[in-house]
Amino acid sequence: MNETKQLQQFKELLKRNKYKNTPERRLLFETMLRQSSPCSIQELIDLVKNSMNETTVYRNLETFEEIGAVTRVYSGWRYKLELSDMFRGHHHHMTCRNCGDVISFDEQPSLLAELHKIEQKHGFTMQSHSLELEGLCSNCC
Amino acid sequence: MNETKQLQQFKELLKRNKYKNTPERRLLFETMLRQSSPCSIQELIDLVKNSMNETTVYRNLETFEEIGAVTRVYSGWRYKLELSDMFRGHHHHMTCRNCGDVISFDEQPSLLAELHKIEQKHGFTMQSHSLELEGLCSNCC
DNA sequence: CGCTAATTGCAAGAAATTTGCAATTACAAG
DNA sequence: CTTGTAATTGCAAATTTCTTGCAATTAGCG
Repeated sequence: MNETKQLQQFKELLKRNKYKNTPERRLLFETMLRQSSPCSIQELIDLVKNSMNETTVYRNLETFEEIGAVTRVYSGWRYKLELSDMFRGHHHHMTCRNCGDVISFDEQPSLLAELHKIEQKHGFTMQSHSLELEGLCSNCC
Repeated sequence: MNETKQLQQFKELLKRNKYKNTPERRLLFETMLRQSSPCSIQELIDLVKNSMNETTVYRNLETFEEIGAVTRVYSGWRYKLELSDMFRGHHHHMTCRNCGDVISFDEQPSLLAELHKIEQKHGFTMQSHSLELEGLCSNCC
């Protein structure tokens, strides 16, 4: 199945960064893989609270960020977390202000072209970018 | 001077929303007006700590957000705050991963056009958007 | 000028995040 | 397959961030 492939990739990423492949890390990763939209830290803590300590969640999320396995997504109050492009493909988000739904959409090549223009104009080397839209989804408007 | 005009606008915004024009609110606003890049709450608390209580900063920032005077900016760990488009014009940010500098740049019409395409494609009504770039600035790359 | 509701400061409380440390575990070397 | 060792975990406590209650003060309307 597909999940196994990503888990495999994750294990290699850990190894490459000299981090251990613990059950807690696998579970946290697999839990994140199952989410269809970004989660807050508290949501993640709740999702795995029977299998690991809160402190461990914090520490592992930090590690995951360090090795590039997870990305912060900013919508609403506190930031949320999701697996990085490496596991989910590059995409952006639209958050509906009415129902709170987060919809993902793919990168448009023409949008990327615009970003490169900006990059050149300012002598900036872009390593990543994030685009967040807010408004009303097709159900709510 | 220019600052006075924005302060005037701010006072009217308060009145329109039935909030009082207190010295604390004016000072917090003027302090934010002086910043060239978004500030964390802690930075703002430090900047005004001789003139007002921490709690007051929290409460007023919440009010400012409610009336649309400030916007959250997401870069780095916790979110940061800056005056909204109303006072600073619409713009985006590039954060340097090396020196931490935040550079602002204006909206490109062609970029906006791209966003409208996405909006139509997904039947979404966009009310606001934010674009954040990360990478290395011209000094650091 | 005086009234009233909004705002402030302070103290206390709750929530989120970090740290120290002893016990456990992954995994590499033999 | 054992063994050694450093990384990881859980727990308790500390710290930091944010919120709430309440009495005292103040802005702004009449």
